[in-house]
Amino acid sequence: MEPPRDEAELRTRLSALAGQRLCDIAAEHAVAVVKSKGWVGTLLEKALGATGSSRAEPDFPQLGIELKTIPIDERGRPIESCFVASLEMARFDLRWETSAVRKKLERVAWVPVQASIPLEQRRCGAALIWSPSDEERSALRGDYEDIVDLLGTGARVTARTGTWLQLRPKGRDAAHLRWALDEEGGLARTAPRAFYLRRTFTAALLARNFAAP
DNA sequence: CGGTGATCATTC
DNA sequence: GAATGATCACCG
Repeated sequence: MEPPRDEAELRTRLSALAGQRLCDIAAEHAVAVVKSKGWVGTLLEKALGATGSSRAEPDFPQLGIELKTIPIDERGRPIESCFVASLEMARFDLRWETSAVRKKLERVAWVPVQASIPLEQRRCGAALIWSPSDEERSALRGDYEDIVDLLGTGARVTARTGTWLQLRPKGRDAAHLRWALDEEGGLARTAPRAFYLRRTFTAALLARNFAAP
């Protein structure tokens, strides 16, 4: 599948997926149905023509749009938080303006997908192509800067920091250490971590845009 | 092998 | 139950 040429084409493709069962989407694209982490996201990337998944840039680079699936329960509420971007600890410059978090959240195609039922029965929901409001932008920026500032002091940052954005482990395992800059600009070994959106954020997002009757 | 796709398991 | 901290498969 070629990447969509513009946002309208992406919307058309998203509409076509809405209501479809994952197993039918998989069959159309010759993808085996396997229960494994990341399978849903990778399937929808393929079905929508997103660029290969292992790059630190939006899934649709020409459109500047990031694709995010949201696993939802029977009441339509997210059951998990949402990975946004890895923390680039090997950089001196962790300003919000140039951050991957900001770039990825500037425009997102959110696709709710059923999650609390057997994999074969799960259906894809109606997508929402979204950009943060001014309030959301400044709140996300605040969280990001709080976290980065704490890191700059050399403090231990847990997932408790941040209203909507949080920092959590992300990697092969806790023993998988990488080089990073410490608070004095020296090199230090650290486990990789990443920014996630809390469920409260995506829950409010879905509630606002898919108001329950 | 590292980053992205996430979900799993333990703790609170 | 919900959140935190940990982990897994896939892709290039």
